[in-house]
Amino acid sequence: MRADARRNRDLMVAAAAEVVAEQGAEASLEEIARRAGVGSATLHRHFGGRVALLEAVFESSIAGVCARAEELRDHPEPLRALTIWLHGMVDHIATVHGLGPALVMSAEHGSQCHVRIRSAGRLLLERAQEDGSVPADVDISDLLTLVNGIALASGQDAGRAGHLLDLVIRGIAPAQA
Amino acid sequence: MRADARRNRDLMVAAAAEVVAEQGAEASLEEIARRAGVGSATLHRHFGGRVALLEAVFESSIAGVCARAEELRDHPEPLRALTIWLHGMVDHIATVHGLGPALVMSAEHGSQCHVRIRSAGRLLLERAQEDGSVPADVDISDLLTLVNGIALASGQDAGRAGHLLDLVIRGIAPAQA
DNA sequence: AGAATAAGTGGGGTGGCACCCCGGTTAACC
DNA sequence: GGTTAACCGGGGTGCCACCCCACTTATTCT
Repeated sequence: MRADARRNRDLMVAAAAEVVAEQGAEASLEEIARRAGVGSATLHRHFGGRVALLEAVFESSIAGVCARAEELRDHPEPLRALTIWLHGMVDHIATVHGLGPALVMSAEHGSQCHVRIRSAGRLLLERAQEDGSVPADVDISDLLTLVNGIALASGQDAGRAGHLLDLVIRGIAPAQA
Repeated sequence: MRADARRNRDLMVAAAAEVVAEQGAEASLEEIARRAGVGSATLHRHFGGRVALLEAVFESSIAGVCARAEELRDHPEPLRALTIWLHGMVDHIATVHGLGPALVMSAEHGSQCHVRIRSAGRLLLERAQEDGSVPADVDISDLLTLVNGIALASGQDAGRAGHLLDLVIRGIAPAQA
């Protein structure tokens, strides 16, 4: 990759992060290109579509979520670890403007970052299931779909999203309070 | 209302129902006007925006959901009545193309039809709470938000949506299976 | 250093969209 | 049949995603 192309890519991702934080995931691509100081053709050539751009923007966010799952892997109480992680997800999605819709698009688009989050979560869920805290008929796609749904449907209200997640967890772990 | 205006209104709602069934709630308003055989200005003058048009399209759908709640009001097992109704909702939203997003828009827009569904559901929820089947800290907004989230996140897959709703209900009624 | 070349760029075009103005039309009422 | 107020839709505005192609520039080779 040529040096100028690399530089432009970084400019565009930075501008996109800024604009998406202000206006959400539906922000105008032209506005992003404008703010990055490049032609809109350049943006389209680099990313091909909105989804790829959003993935680049939220790359580090997603890496963070996966890292957090890794840290929780050896927690002594698997159900608690899963709960903490899911709360972290919901909170993060509700807080970071544009992330929720971006994850949905990326899931619909069958993209990489969704796979990464799935594997991260599956680890925690399976440990909680081996331990008997969570019934075997729950799978990680169910959980993430519910998390997506909750975060999307709660708008930017992280408190409400957390409350809804508590309701769902009560159901997933009927043996516990 | 003048007769020609009334006739055009009906044409537009019928065309909208058709196009939305094919293309979903984001269908082009121009395409709807085109298929109704009216100018796009006429459509905008009548409905002012997408939300009002969608509400007109799904009017009977929503009336049906409310009527169903009314029928279930005197069911001998309040929790069962609530469960049946929620399953009906999720199923209906998953089956009728465009209805899910339309309800979300309408909720964001603070519109009438959301209020009607809320009141219908509240009746069933409150009866289940008086009866002790559902904890008092659940409210009808929580439930409908979850139903929305589930239906949205499951796409058109009614089976999946039903499964997710079962998970949620298990949590809402921890005393029962 | 300078030439050759492959990679990268963005002005400007296309087609589509929501939304609106206003001159012409028509239903409704006398 | 005439008056009037309601209604209509062609065509305009400004925005958007996405793309073509003549031009520029980083890189590489000698």
